[in-house]
Amino acid sequence: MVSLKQLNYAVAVDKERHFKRAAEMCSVSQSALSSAIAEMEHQLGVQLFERDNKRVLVTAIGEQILDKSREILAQVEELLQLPQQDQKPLSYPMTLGVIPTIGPYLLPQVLPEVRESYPDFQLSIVEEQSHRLVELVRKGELDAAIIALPYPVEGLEVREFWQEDFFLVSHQSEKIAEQSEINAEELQSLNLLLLKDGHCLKDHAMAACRLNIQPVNETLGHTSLYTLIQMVAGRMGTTLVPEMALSQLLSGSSELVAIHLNEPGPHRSVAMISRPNYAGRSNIEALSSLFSLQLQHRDN
Amino acid sequence: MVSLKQLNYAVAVDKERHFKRAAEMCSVSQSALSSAIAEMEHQLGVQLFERDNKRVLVTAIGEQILDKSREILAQVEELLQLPQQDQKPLSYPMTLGVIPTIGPYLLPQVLPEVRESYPDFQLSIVEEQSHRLVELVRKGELDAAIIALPYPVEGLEVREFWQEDFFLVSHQSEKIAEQSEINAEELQSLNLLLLKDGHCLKDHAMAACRLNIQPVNETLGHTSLYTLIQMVAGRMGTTLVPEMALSQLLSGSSELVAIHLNEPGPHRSVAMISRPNYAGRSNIEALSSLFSLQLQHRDN
DNA sequence: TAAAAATACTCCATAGGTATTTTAT
DNA sequence: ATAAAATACCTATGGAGTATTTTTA
Repeated sequence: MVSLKQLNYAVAVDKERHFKRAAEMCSVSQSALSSAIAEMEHQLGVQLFERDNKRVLVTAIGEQILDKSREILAQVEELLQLPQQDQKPLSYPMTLGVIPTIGPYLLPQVLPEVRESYPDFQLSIVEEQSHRLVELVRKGELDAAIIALPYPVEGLEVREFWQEDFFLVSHQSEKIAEQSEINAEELQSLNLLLLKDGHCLKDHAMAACRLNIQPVNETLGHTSLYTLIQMVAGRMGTTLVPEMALSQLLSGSSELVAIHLNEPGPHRSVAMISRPNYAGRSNIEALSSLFSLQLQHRDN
Repeated sequence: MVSLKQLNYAVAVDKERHFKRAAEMCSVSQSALSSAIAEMEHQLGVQLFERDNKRVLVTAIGEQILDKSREILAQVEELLQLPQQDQKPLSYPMTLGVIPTIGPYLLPQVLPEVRESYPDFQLSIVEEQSHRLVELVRKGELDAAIIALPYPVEGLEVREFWQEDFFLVSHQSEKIAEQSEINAEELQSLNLLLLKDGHCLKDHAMAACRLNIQPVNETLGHTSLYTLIQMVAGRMGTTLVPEMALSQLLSGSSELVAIHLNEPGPHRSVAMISRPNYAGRSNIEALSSLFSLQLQHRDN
């Protein structure tokens, strides 16, 4: 098999039309270059150069082979450049998973900043529930995912970048709406609407209020936090909403109030998960710290 | 510097997603492949594969590098193919010189056959006088040239492929026109028109008839054999014409006759010259033997 | 004779092999 | 416990150097 070194040597000879000078250009001895060219000619079965003690000419087939060689060497140069470009963070596409109770609230707050800081960064978002995201990250179909903890993620690397509490959202006409805080016990008397099983938000909410009652909307099909809020606005009950979703969910209806759940927290934390030997660790760090900063400063 | 072997190995790992199988595909041990990949990753400064004991995943940057690698390897394959195509004769372009007293008479007789036998062969023709052709061949600007011998061509490879005699061409009204042969001495009395100095045909003609008189048209500028024939047709004298040019030059005017010069010959021979270490020797042989055959069979 | 490439010979770096260890499931 | 990759260690090939010879203008 022909080698890149040989191609390099041949191109140098073509450029210099002189073995000795070509050898100097390649920082090798004349003998090394000479035998390398000879070996290459032997391997290819054709003569590349016509040479005597005065001149070096290129054969017709040699011309073709040298053209191809230059092309190849240029491509190798390009290949060697690829890692350089990779050094700057977020320089190549990533696919990021996110759960439905985080995505719609976190991403609008952070993606504009990502876009501004790294205009060329291509980020694909996949929205799935936690168990599916964990599976996809494990399989390597996702580079990383954002889920809410606690959640079983054995064997994956976890970067928490946000903690938050839950707030009870109720209609202002409810009696409870006058309180500024609420304790877990008081929830018992309320008509609490939560998401279906499978959504970790339900588990976290129930854990936060040390609850094991069945919430009332269990028979509903696929539901979103937004739908629940619409139901609350329609006075069909109350619901628990994580802090990051509050402002967005309440911005529409001024009749709703949010009451802090007065239980020791944080009630859930938000984390980026990835495979432990994922190569783009620096990207994950860049992204999660950027997310963290944006969340902290979003009130500004 | 990264090597083609490394690229090969990396592409194999990408294909198999398994180091052991990739190693088998490359006919090396798992250890060899493993350390080659590790070395490559180290040289490039990036991780290509994310691997544990169960799976091999490709990193984002690895994907880019592998794409480029495949491209490079494909080009190397193309490079290796080039010499194969070169094996068939006359497969790449040649530049051939030819003197003016051969070109217009030889080439129309042989080029159609060349074109038919090797439709893809690209041949450039340069028409110059012998001394210039020899210089161009020596410099490597011509692959070969066709000249008439004898001529000083020290250091060049010579392939004679045709010998011929001279014929005196005269108007049928001349007394000499009744002879079927003519001796050198008889030329003394004729008004002999020859080409200017520089054309070897003049030297060969004069040598053939052991002549050292100055022919009459010495003051004419750039002249061709065709012009001389026109002058002969105009009864301005006679001239000597090599055999290969006869039929073509006489075809126009039926008033001209050709008389064989009855001197020991051959009076000139036609040869292909090239540099001794010219790589396309087989092409020269193919061309000159084809020319030779065509000339011998042209009467058929 | 001089200039350049080819060759002879030696040495060392490294690619590759075998056997073993580490690692993660 | 198993399967896979990494590693340790050894060997041999071939790439590169120095010095010399060959070639040809």
